[in-house]
Amino acid sequence: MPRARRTAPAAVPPAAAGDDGFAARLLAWFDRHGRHDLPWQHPRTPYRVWLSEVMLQQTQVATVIPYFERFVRAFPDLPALAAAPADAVMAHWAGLGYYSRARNLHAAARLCVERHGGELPRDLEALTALPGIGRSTAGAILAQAWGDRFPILDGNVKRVLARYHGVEGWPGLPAVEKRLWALAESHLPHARLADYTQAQMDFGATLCTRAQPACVLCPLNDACVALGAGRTGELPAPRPARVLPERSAVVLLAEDAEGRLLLQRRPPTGVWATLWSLPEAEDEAAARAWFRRHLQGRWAPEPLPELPHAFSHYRLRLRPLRLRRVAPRPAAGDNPDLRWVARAELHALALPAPIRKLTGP
DNA sequence: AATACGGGGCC
DNA sequence: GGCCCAGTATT
Repeated sequence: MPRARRTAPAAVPPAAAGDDGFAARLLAWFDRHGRHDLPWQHPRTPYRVWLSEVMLQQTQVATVIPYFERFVRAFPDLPALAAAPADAVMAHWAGLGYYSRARNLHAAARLCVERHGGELPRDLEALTALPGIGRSTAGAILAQAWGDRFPILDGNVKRVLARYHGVEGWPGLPAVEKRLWALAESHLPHARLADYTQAQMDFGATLCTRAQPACVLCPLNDACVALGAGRTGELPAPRPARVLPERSAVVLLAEDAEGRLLLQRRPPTGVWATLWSLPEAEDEAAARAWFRRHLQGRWAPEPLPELPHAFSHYRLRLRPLRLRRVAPRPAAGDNPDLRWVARAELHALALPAPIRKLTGP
């Protein structure tokens, strides 16, 4: 990758009507300072671009990279993913969060085998018709994988455009988002769409950051409305504050005589849907009732330290109770949502992150 | 239009 | 401890 130069970016003449050189400056910046060695760039296949885009939804690059590497090792291409069991897919997503992404990814892979010959369609409508692919992800796939001329509008682009154009209002508001989409379209270059798309994301993630943007080094600093007004700290407008509800739950760490752990599959909707977790109850009384219905042995719960966990939309206090030397009731033995798992097998299962902390690796 | 949906990074 | 992040689906 070329070394950073000390000179100011050369003035770029407008490339087309309505264009102030935004894209050209961003591309020039990208050539020197962008990221060119991300795992999904080598090789940059549609499948790998798609997978990376979905993993990167609401998730930062550094978090995604190890998950991406493991995932493509297990499922190297789209047909392999489509053919995989759902539990295996979920196990490779466990810990990354927003698990509907993984379920949608899997379903979309199977739909591609049905509808599109086992490949991702090169078509905006067909892409957004697949579960888990919205307008921005579809645009990113088309631009990154094929160089097609479509805009994206992720958190980075929203922040950059809100500052550059001085767009007021929280970007989550539909009216503001509509304006930002129009601006994103207006800046679209006519060539190098894959690089341009990557450039916007690298620019937002490394230079035009949320806190402390590096405006001194910015190739757009002479035309940025927010910088000119000294308002980079105020744009984009923050999401309206909200009070997070608090909930608590009792989870059972039930072991049988061999030290195997009892897991329960989560229901198909709600948080951690379809993941394996610990038996959960609202409080200790409900936990005891659950114990008497499903297990036999002594009800002698040992409280373990509480585990606080924060979601985007509420706070959860997990109160673990440990039970030793319990056994299933004979009638409960055929429940497919319950299984006894040796500690050594836990790593292969899709467990929510806080439950993983509780049970160990 | 508002809410559900994870987990981690950063100040 | 609060805010945000390479958003989408559902209601």
